[in-house]
Amino acid sequence: MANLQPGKPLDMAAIKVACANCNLHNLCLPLGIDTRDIERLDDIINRKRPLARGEYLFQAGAPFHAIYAIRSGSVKSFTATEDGQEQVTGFHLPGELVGLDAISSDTHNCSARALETTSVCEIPYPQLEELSALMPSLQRQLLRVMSREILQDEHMMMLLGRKAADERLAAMLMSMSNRFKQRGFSPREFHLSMSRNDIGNYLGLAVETVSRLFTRFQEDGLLETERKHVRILDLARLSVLAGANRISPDE
Amino acid sequence: MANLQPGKPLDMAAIKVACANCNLHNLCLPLGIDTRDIERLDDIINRKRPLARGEYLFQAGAPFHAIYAIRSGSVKSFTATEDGQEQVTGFHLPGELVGLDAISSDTHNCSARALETTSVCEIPYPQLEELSALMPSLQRQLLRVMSREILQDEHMMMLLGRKAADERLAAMLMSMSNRFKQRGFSPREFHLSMSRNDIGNYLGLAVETVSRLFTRFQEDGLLETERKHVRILDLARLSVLAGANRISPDE
DNA sequence: CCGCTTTATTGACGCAAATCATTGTTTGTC
DNA sequence: GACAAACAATGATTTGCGTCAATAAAGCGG
Repeated sequence: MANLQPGKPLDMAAIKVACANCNLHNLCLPLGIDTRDIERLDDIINRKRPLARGEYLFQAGAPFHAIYAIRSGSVKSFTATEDGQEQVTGFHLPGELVGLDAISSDTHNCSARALETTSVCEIPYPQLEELSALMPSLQRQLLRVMSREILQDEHMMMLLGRKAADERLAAMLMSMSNRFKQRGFSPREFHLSMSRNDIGNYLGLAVETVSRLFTRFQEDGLLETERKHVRILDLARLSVLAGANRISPDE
Repeated sequence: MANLQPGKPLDMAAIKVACANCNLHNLCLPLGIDTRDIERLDDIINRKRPLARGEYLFQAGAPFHAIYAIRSGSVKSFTATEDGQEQVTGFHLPGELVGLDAISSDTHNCSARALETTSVCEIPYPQLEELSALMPSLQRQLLRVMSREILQDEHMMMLLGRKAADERLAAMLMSMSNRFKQRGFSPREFHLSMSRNDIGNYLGLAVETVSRLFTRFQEDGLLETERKHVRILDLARLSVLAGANRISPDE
């Protein structure tokens, strides 16, 4: 974000974009960093103009120079398979970081596109690395965020490897629900910014299967959908389905 | 590894276990770190007695206090699903780090077991974090290794989400082949230390499917197997299958 | 060396989900 | 406001892979 000058407390634009004033800062990189140090982090962050739906945050193959934190809106990241099809690797909500997989290769391996009007904070990586060496709390948080990403990916591997279609969709919906809740929104009613196609792609399912599952969930009284708007009626049951064992089909 | 005392150059045990003398050090954490600093890294590393096949390196739920580098042998890591079944999340060869997913939660989320007689280097995490703050090159490499892990997991997600059974096994074999090659072994002939069960579990396939695929690959002249010993006959074709497009089934 | 357990291979069968096909609905553009 | 393009829903059909079952081979402890 733009530099926050302590001498200009009335500059709304500057205030709004400072990490210290961002209501996401305990979900994001500044977590666990004290106020003085957050300002130093602020200083290296660039605020970009909002992206329109469909715009690229970065594209696969581009040289890597920054990671991005979502401030508002949402983003999908995806790689291309060898045969040119895309594979969605994640959906990112405000407070989440995108581009961490590019650190090792100095090149973006996946692309990221805005799913709706989205604003992001650009964090130049060389400077982040440098600052991390000076601020143990930042280094610590950066490593934690990356570790969490690994954990989530492992969770996803389990989902794709072992779970049935309905369990996958339920898990995805529960994940969204929990993340919206974390961000102060309703866990029972929200807007899915991605298409059914993206959902299917992400979950390793055909679009048709996703569509059918939404209608089945609705028939079963689990939820109601109106296009991309979802209202969960039975959060408990959905949660069970998401982490369900398939032990007793005898009832 | 045990502290290497400069005054005792004839202490073979001490020499052998020092990072500086380890032939894996350009695959492992010391990559890109100069000789002087490697010694400081050495100082915090503990060398453990070799683990027998089946022994746990750590178990899920245990408090996290160290990450591990494989020195020799191999390890599988796995989580338990809600219904108590296990899901293999990775196989680890010498030079690779295990336990990175525990950093964010202070608790091991997955277990790691030796697939054969295995020796590892234990790297206490608090000290590693501390040292990283002092050594930019170490911090840099640690972040790179974690980023690479994220990248690999994304690759795995694509495998599980989009690829057919034969492509998955081919990709897994190619991965092993490449990793053996990196370590100075033959890329065409190697020993798979894990069971068919583990392979199937890892790839999201039934054991029977893995078995059938091995026989099919053999019939197709791609490879020869004798139990766990694999000899790849047509590396090129296997590689194509691993990253294959499914465009032209018309031949 | 012999039974016992674990692991691997192979076959028959069924089902969950992919694919194909059609229609309806929404969104964006000129 | 009309048209095209993208998206969503639903039915019909096919198929890849999981499940079940049986046998064989290998590893292991006494």
